Amino acid sequence: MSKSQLTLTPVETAACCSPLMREPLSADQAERVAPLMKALADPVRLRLVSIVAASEGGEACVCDLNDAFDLSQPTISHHLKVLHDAGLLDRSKRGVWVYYAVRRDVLSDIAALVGGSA
Amino acid sequence: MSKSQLTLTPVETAACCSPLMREPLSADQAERVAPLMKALADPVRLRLVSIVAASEGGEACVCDLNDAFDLSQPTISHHLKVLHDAGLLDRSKRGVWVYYAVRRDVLSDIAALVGGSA
DNA sequence: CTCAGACATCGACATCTGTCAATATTGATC
DNA sequence: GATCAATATTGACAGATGTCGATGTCTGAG
Repeated sequence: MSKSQLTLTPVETAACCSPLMREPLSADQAERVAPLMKALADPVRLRLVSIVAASEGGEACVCDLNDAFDLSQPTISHHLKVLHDAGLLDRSKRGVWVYYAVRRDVLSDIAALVGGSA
Repeated sequence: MSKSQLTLTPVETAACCSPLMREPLSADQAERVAPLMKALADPVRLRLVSIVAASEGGEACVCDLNDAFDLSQPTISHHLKVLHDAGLLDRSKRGVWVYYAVRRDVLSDIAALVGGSA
């Protein structure tokens, strides 16, 4: 069902071309971009991204993120995994703590695709 | 930039403020923005939006949209309803045909929120 | 080595979502 | 009015998703 060896990551795809307004997305393009949008299409994950992005140094410890929500630790961990798997968050372990950082280039790519240059 | 009272629609919320990078979204803000992202977070709907946006006059007839996919007519109708309910597509009936048009301002707002000014 | 804390993974569950076939609704035409 | 074509709505169903409690894994401290 999938193409042979398309080396384009979702990021690159989103980065490359059509601002969604100019020319129709191909089915393949849509299939690659949708997961990125899906990862963002949740209130908790939106807040997670914004908290991380707005944090000092552009990164935040999981311990802090847990405290910001009224949700269980596994649930937060799950959302962070979704964002990380989608390529929206970078993950780095320092000692016992894990820090997540927003990949601003990916967010910019999404924005460019959705909003065009409008 | 100025804010009115309290009855913020998702659109207005997305339009108004924090580019997601500067300051954390409130729970309320996130709850209002997420549905917009959710509506876009599907390959079929992404393609629908792009097809409509790229069409002559910025609008497209449902009959054309049906032909562009290998999906049943009710399924396309359902996706169009999701996009319309989210406020991403305008709907106008002319005779027997129904035309959908992209609300570019809404897309721009989403883009501004996600991508900030980066 | 053992222990405690930070985070991830697992298993289960209720809810949401995408899809279709069948049917209803609406408008133009005969 | 009867009929046909274009869309929408309904009902059903499989699969995805968000959440939790329980448990596993790693790492630093003692």
